[in-house]
Amino acid sequence: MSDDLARILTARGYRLTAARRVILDTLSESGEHLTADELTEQVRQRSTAIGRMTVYRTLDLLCDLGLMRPVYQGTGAAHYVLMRDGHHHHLICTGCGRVVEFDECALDEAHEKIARRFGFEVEGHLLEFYGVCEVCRSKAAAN
Amino acid sequence: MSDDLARILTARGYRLTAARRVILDTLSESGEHLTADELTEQVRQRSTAIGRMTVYRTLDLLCDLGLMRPVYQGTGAAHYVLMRDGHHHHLICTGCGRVVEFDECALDEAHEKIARRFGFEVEGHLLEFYGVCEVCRSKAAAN
DNA sequence: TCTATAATTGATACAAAGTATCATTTATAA
DNA sequence: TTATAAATGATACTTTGTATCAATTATAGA
Ligand SMILES: [Zn+2]
Ligand SMILES: [Zn+2]
Ligand SMILES: [Zn+2]
Ligand SMILES: [Zn+2]
Repeated sequence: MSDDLARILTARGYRLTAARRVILDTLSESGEHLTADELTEQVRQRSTAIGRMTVYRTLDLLCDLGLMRPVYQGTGAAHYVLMRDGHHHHLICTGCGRVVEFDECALDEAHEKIARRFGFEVEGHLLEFYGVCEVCRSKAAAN
Repeated sequence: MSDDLARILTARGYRLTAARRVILDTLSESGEHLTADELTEQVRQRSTAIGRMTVYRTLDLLCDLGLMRPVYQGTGAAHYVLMRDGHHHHLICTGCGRVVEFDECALDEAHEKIARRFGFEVEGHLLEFYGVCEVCRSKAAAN
C-alpha cells in the first residue's frame, strides 16, 4: 500500500528519502484520520530523528498530489484521510463523534454533470453524511 | 435569514443575546466560508465590544445544532459553512483554490441506503468535488 | 565509483488558531 | 422587579501550522 504511494512520488520526480519511507509506511499501516502531530508521534516510534516539519511537508505534498485530504473532525487540528481512487466517504455521528467509513458511492454521473456544467475536470470527491448513530439514538429515546 | 437562525436558537432554549444577534446578522449578510477570526473582525465593525470567544462559542453552538459545519480550505483555519436544509456542496479547484458552490444534489436515495445499512439517522451531508477549473486547465495546456 | 547539484531535512523561532477559566453581565421566567 | 442560570469577554494559555536556513542526502552524469 505504501509502495503505491512511494511509486507515485518517484514517478512524479520526488525523491524517495528514508524519512518519507517511514512516513508512508506509518500512514498506510496505522489507522487513518490522523492529525499531523499524531502521525509525527507514531512516526517517531519507528524512527526517532524525524522532524515534525518533515511530516507536515510530506502530508502537504500528498495533498498536493491529490492522494490525501485534510478534513475537520471536531477538534482544532486537521485530520488527514487517504483519497483512494480519488474519493473518501464518512458517516459521522453528531452525538458521540464516531466516524464510520464506507466505500460504495454512486457519484460518477454527478461527476459528469458537474464537469460539464462548470467546466471543471473533476478528479475526486469527499462525501460526509452527518447524523445520529444507533447507540446515541437509543440513549436519546431513553430520556 | 438570520431570523431563521435566531428562531431556532430560541426554540431550542438558547437565549437571544445582543452579541448573538449581531453575529447571526453578520453571518447571513456577509459571504460565507469565513473563518472564526475573519467573522470576529466583521462582527466588530458592527459592534466593537464583542469578544472573540463569543464568536467562537456561537459558531460551536451553530455547529452543534447542525446549522453550520467547519470545513478545510487550504489554510490552517476552519472555514464555517451554512448547512441550508442540511447540506452544502463545493467544487474546489486544486490549481488555484477557487471554491464554487452548487445547490442541486441527488443524494436522497443515498441517505436512505446509508441509514438502513448503518443504523444511522442521516440529517445532512457535505459534498466536495475536487478538480481543475477551466482557467487552470488552459494554463496547463499552454505549457 | 565519485562528484556536483538541487531537493530535502530538521532545528529553531515564530504566527495563527483554538481552548480553559472566571468574575461580571444579562436574558428570561416567576 | 427580582432571582436565577445562561452567556459574556478579558486574560492567559496550549495546540496547530508556517517561515527560515544551514546541514544533509538522493539522484544523475562523468
Ligand atoms: Zn453516536
Ligand atoms: Zn465516492
Ligand atoms: Zn483554478
Ligand atoms: Zn446535497
